[in-house]
Amino acid sequence: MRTVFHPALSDIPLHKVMHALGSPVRLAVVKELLDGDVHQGSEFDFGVGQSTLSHHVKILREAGIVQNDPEGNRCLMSLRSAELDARFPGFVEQLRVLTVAE
Amino acid sequence: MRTVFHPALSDIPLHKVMHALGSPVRLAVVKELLDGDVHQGSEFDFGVGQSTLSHHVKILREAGIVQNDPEGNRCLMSLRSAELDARFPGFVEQLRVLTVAE
DNA sequence: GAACTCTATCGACGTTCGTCGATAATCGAT
DNA sequence: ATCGATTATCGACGAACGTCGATAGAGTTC
Repeated sequence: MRTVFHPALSDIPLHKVMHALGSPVRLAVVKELLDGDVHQGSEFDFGVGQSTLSHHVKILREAGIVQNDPEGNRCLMSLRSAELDARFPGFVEQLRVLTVAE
Repeated sequence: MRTVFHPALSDIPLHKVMHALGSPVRLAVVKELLDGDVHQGSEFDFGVGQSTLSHHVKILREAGIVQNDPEGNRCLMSLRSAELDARFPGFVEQLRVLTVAE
Protein backbone atom coordinates (compact mmCIF):
# COMPACT_ATOMS: atom_id res chain seq x y z
CA MET A 1 0.00 0.00 0.00
CA ARG A 2 3.07 2.19 -0.03
CA THR A 3 3.16 4.03 -3.30
CA VAL A 4 -0.40 5.21 -3.69
CA PHE A 5 -0.43 7.12 -6.91
CA HIS A 6 -3.31 9.45 -7.59
CA PRO A 7 -3.59 10.76 -11.13
CA ALA A 8 -4.33 14.38 -11.84
CA LEU A 9 -7.97 14.77 -12.75
CA SER A 10 -6.97 16.76 -15.80
CA ASP A 11 -5.49 13.57 -17.21
CA ILE A 12 -8.72 11.65 -16.93
CA PRO A 13 -11.01 11.57 -19.95
CA LEU A 14 -14.70 11.29 -19.30
CA HIS A 15 -15.03 7.84 -20.77
CA LYS A 16 -12.55 6.52 -18.20
CA VAL A 17 -14.67 7.80 -15.36
CA MET A 18 -17.72 6.28 -16.95
CA HIS A 19 -15.92 3.01 -17.39
CA ALA A 20 -14.90 2.97 -13.75
CA LEU A 21 -18.51 3.50 -12.74
CA GLY A 22 -19.72 0.81 -15.11
CA SER A 23 -19.50 -2.02 -12.62
CA PRO A 24 -22.04 -2.87 -9.93
CA VAL A 25 -19.40 -3.30 -7.26
CA ARG A 26 -17.56 -0.10 -8.01
CA LEU A 27 -20.76 1.88 -8.25
CA ALA A 28 -21.76 0.49 -4.87
CA VAL A 29 -18.48 1.66 -3.39
CA VAL A 30 -18.93 5.13 -4.80
CA LYS A 31 -22.45 5.24 -3.50
CA GLU A 32 -21.13 4.65 0.00
CA LEU A 33 -18.49 7.31 -0.41
CA LEU A 34 -21.01 9.89 -1.54
CA ASP A 35 -21.76 10.72 2.08
CA GLY A 36 -18.47 12.58 2.07
CA ASP A 37 -16.95 10.60 4.90
CA VAL A 38 -13.80 8.56 4.99
CA HIS A 39 -14.55 4.88 4.78
CA GLN A 40 -12.58 1.74 5.32
CA GLY A 41 -12.41 -1.20 2.97
CA SER A 42 -13.40 -3.74 5.56
CA GLU A 43 -16.78 -2.15 6.19
CA PHE A 44 -17.99 -3.08 2.75
CA ASP A 45 -19.56 -6.36 1.83
CA PHE A 46 -20.77 -6.44 -1.74
CA GLY A 47 -20.63 -10.16 -2.14
CA VAL A 48 -17.17 -10.39 -3.61
CA GLY A 49 -13.97 -11.54 -2.01
CA GLN A 50 -11.47 -9.28 -0.31
CA SER A 51 -8.96 -9.37 -3.12
CA THR A 52 -11.62 -8.53 -5.64
CA LEU A 53 -12.75 -5.51 -3.67
CA SER A 54 -9.16 -4.37 -3.37
CA HIS A 55 -8.89 -4.66 -7.12
CA HIS A 56 -11.97 -2.51 -7.67
CA VAL A 57 -10.77 0.14 -5.30
CA LYS A 58 -7.55 0.34 -7.25
CA ILE A 59 -9.49 0.92 -10.46
CA LEU A 60 -11.51 3.69 -8.84
CA ARG A 61 -8.31 5.28 -7.61
CA GLU A 62 -6.66 5.11 -11.01
CA ALA A 63 -9.74 6.66 -12.56
CA GLY A 64 -9.31 9.65 -10.26
CA ILE A 65 -12.53 8.99 -8.40
CA VAL A 66 -11.28 7.83 -5.05
CA GLN A 67 -8.65 9.17 -2.70
CA ASN A 68 -6.90 6.29 -1.07
CA ASP A 69 -4.78 6.70 2.05
CA PRO A 70 -3.11 3.96 4.02
CA GLU A 71 -3.37 4.61 7.71
CA GLY A 72 -1.91 2.03 9.93
CA ASN A 73 -3.35 -1.21 8.86
CA ARG A 74 -6.37 0.07 7.10
CA CYS A 75 -7.34 1.15 3.63
CA LEU A 76 -9.00 4.50 4.07
CA MET A 77 -10.77 6.02 1.16
CA SER A 78 -12.96 8.93 0.22
CA LEU A 79 -14.39 10.61 -2.82
CA ARG A 80 -12.27 13.22 -4.55
CA SER A 81 -15.36 15.40 -4.64
CA ALA A 82 -13.80 18.81 -5.02
CA GLU A 83 -11.42 17.77 -7.77
CA LEU A 84 -14.09 15.79 -9.56
CA ASP A 85 -16.38 18.76 -9.42
CA ALA A 86 -13.71 21.03 -10.84
CA ARG A 87 -13.03 18.65 -13.70
CA PHE A 88 -16.59 17.49 -14.30
CA PRO A 89 -18.87 20.22 -12.96
CA GLY A 90 -22.01 18.91 -11.37
CA PHE A 91 -21.17 15.28 -11.84
CA VAL A 92 -20.78 14.38 -8.18
CA GLU A 93 -24.07 15.97 -7.34
CA GLN A 94 -25.63 14.16 -10.27
CA LEU A 95 -24.30 10.87 -8.95
CA ARG A 96 -25.82 11.65 -5.61
CA VAL A 97 -29.20 12.12 -7.24
CA LEU A 98 -28.96 9.04 -9.40
CA THR A 99 -27.74 6.62 -6.80
CA VAL A 100 -30.36 7.68 -4.32
CA ALA A 101 -33.03 6.87 -6.90
CA GLU A 102 -31.81 3.32 -7.23
CA MET B 1 -32.22 -4.62 -38.82
CA ARG B 2 -35.74 -5.94 -38.54
CA THR B 3 -36.40 -6.75 -34.91
CA VAL B 4 -35.04 -3.69 -33.19
CA PHE B 5 -35.69 -4.31 -29.54
CA HIS B 6 -35.58 -1.36 -27.18
CA PRO B 7 -35.55 -2.21 -23.50
CA ALA B 8 -37.71 -0.34 -21.04
CA LEU B 9 -35.62 2.21 -19.20
CA SER B 10 -36.98 0.91 -15.93
CA ASP B 11 -35.08 -2.30 -16.56
CA ILE B 12 -31.75 -0.56 -16.91
CA PRO B 13 -29.57 -0.24 -13.82
CA LEU B 14 -27.35 2.78 -13.61
CA HIS B 15 -24.14 0.82 -13.88
CA LYS B 16 -25.23 -0.48 -17.28
CA VAL B 17 -25.66 3.03 -18.59
CA MET B 18 -22.28 3.95 -17.20
CA HIS B 19 -20.76 0.91 -18.78
CA ALA B 20 -22.23 1.79 -22.15
CA LEU B 21 -20.72 5.26 -21.89
CA GLY B 22 -17.37 3.90 -20.83
CA SER B 23 -15.95 3.59 -24.29
CA PRO B 24 -14.45 6.41 -26.37
CA VAL B 25 -16.35 5.42 -29.48
CA ARG B 26 -19.72 5.09 -27.80
CA LEU B 27 -19.27 8.32 -25.92
CA ALA B 28 -18.45 10.02 -29.20
CA VAL B 29 -21.66 8.71 -30.70
CA VAL B 30 -23.69 9.96 -27.77
CA LYS B 31 -21.99 13.32 -27.98
CA GLU B 32 -23.21 13.65 -31.56
CA LEU B 33 -26.71 12.61 -30.61
CA LEU B 34 -26.91 15.18 -27.84
CA ASP B 35 -27.98 17.79 -30.37
CA GLY B 36 -31.36 16.10 -30.31
CA ASP B 37 -31.47 15.35 -33.99
CA VAL B 38 -31.80 12.07 -35.77
CA HIS B 39 -28.50 10.89 -37.13
CA GLN B 40 -27.43 8.24 -39.54
CA GLY B 41 -24.70 5.69 -38.94
CA SER B 42 -22.82 6.51 -42.10
CA GLU B 43 -22.15 10.09 -41.10
CA PHE B 44 -19.86 9.03 -38.27
CA ASP B 45 -16.20 8.35 -38.62
CA PHE B 46 -14.53 7.61 -35.35
CA GLY B 47 -11.65 5.66 -36.75
CA VAL B 48 -13.17 2.24 -36.44
CA GLY B 49 -14.59 0.00 -39.11
CA GLN B 50 -18.21 -0.12 -40.10
CA SER B 51 -18.94 -3.39 -38.36
CA THR B 52 -17.38 -2.12 -35.17
CA LEU B 53 -19.52 1.00 -35.18
CA SER B 54 -22.59 -1.11 -35.77
CA HIS B 55 -21.59 -3.17 -32.77
CA HIS B 56 -21.27 -0.10 -30.57
CA VAL B 57 -24.62 1.25 -31.66
CA LYS B 58 -26.18 -2.02 -30.66
CA ILE B 59 -24.67 -1.76 -27.21
CA LEU B 60 -25.99 1.77 -26.81
CA ARG B 61 -29.41 0.60 -27.89
CA GLU B 62 -29.42 -2.31 -25.47
CA ALA B 63 -28.40 0.02 -22.68
CA GLY B 64 -31.51 2.09 -23.37
CA ILE B 65 -29.56 5.12 -24.48
CA VAL B 66 -30.25 5.18 -28.15
CA GLN B 67 -33.42 4.85 -30.18
CA ASN B 68 -32.67 2.97 -33.34
CA ASP B 69 -35.00 2.97 -36.30
CA PRO B 70 -34.42 1.40 -39.65
CA GLU B 71 -35.71 3.61 -42.42
CA GLY B 72 -35.20 2.38 -45.87
CA ASN B 73 -31.62 1.47 -46.10
CA ARG B 74 -30.31 3.54 -43.30
CA CYS B 75 -29.70 3.17 -39.61
CA LEU B 76 -31.33 6.17 -38.02
CA MET B 77 -30.70 6.85 -34.40
CA SER B 78 -31.40 9.39 -31.74
CA LEU B 79 -31.07 9.84 -28.01
CA ARG B 80 -33.90 8.57 -25.85
CA SER B 81 -33.70 11.88 -24.03
CA ALA B 82 -37.15 12.03 -22.49
CA GLU B 83 -37.08 8.47 -21.21
CA LEU B 84 -33.55 8.81 -19.94
CA ASP B 85 -34.49 11.96 -18.14
CA ALA B 86 -37.46 10.28 -16.53
CA ARG B 87 -35.36 7.37 -15.37
CA PHE B 88 -32.20 9.29 -14.50
CA PRO B 89 -33.27 12.89 -13.85
CA GLY B 90 -30.79 15.45 -15.05
CA PHE B 91 -28.40 12.96 -16.54
CA VAL B 92 -28.84 13.94 -20.16
CA GLU B 93 -28.30 17.58 -19.33
CA GLN B 94 -25.26 16.59 -17.30
CA LEU B 95 -23.88 14.70 -20.26
CA ARG B 96 -24.38 17.77 -22.39
CA VAL B 97 -22.32 19.81 -19.95
CA LEU B 98 -19.58 17.25 -19.60
CA THR B 99 -19.11 16.43 -23.24
CA VAL B 100 -18.97 20.08 -24.23
CA ALA B 101 -16.14 20.55 -21.74
CA GLU B 102 -14.05 17.90 -23.42
C1' DG C 1 -32.03 -6.04 -63.38
C1' DA C 2 -27.32 -4.40 -62.45
C1' DA C 3 -24.58 -1.61 -59.75
C1' DC C 4 -24.03 0.74 -55.67
C1' DT C 5 -24.75 2.09 -50.74
C1' DC C 6 -25.78 1.14 -46.13
C1' DT C 7 -26.11 -1.97 -42.58
C1' DA C 8 -26.22 -6.42 -39.59
C1' DT C 9 -24.20 -10.59 -38.64
C1' DC C 10 -20.63 -13.96 -38.44
C1' DG C 11 -16.22 -15.93 -37.13
C1' DA C 12 -11.92 -14.93 -35.60
C1' DC C 13 -8.38 -12.89 -32.78
C1' DG C 14 -5.92 -10.80 -28.97
C1' DT C 15 -6.95 -7.98 -24.89
C1' DT C 16 -9.13 -6.71 -20.88
C1' DC C 17 -12.16 -7.81 -17.13
C1' DG C 18 -14.02 -9.95 -12.83
C1' DT C 19 -13.35 -13.27 -9.90
C1' DC C 20 -11.03 -16.44 -6.78
C1' DG C 21 -7.62 -18.51 -3.48
C1' DA C 22 -3.11 -18.27 -1.65
C1' DT C 23 0.41 -15.66 0.02
C1' DA C 24 2.86 -12.08 2.34
C1' DA C 25 3.24 -7.66 4.59
C1' DT C 26 1.79 -4.44 8.05
C1' DC C 27 -0.26 -3.17 12.10
C1' DG C 28 -2.67 -3.59 16.66
C1' DA C 29 -3.55 -6.10 20.68
C1' DT C 30 -2.53 -9.54 23.86
C1' DA D 1 6.63 -12.64 20.60
C1' DT D 2 2.45 -14.31 19.06
C1' DC D 3 -2.08 -13.89 17.30
C1' DG D 4 -5.72 -11.75 14.62
C1' DA D 5 -7.29 -8.36 11.45
C1' DT D 6 -6.62 -5.77 7.27
C1' DT D 7 -4.81 -5.25 3.00
C1' DA D 8 -1.97 -5.70 -1.63
C1' DT D 9 -0.22 -8.66 -4.83
C1' DC D 10 0.20 -12.78 -7.50
C1' DG D 11 -1.24 -16.40 -10.67
C1' DA D 12 -4.95 -18.50 -12.57
C1' DC D 13 -9.27 -19.00 -15.01
C1' DG D 14 -13.32 -18.25 -17.85
C1' DA D 15 -16.07 -14.44 -19.62
C1' DA D 16 -16.65 -10.31 -21.92
C1' DC D 17 -14.79 -6.77 -24.90
C1' DG D 18 -13.06 -4.28 -29.15
C1' DT D 19 -11.61 -4.91 -33.33
C1' DC D 20 -11.37 -6.62 -38.03
C1' DG D 21 -12.63 -8.60 -42.63
C1' DA D 22 -15.93 -11.14 -45.18
C1' DT D 23 -20.42 -11.94 -46.22
C1' DA D 24 -25.19 -11.22 -47.15
C1' DG D 25 -29.50 -8.68 -47.24
C1' DA D 26 -32.24 -4.81 -48.18
C1' DG D 27 -32.79 -0.12 -50.56
C1' DT D 28 -31.75 3.09 -54.01
C1' DT D 29 -30.29 4.52 -58.49
C1' DC D 30 -29.39 4.00 -62.95
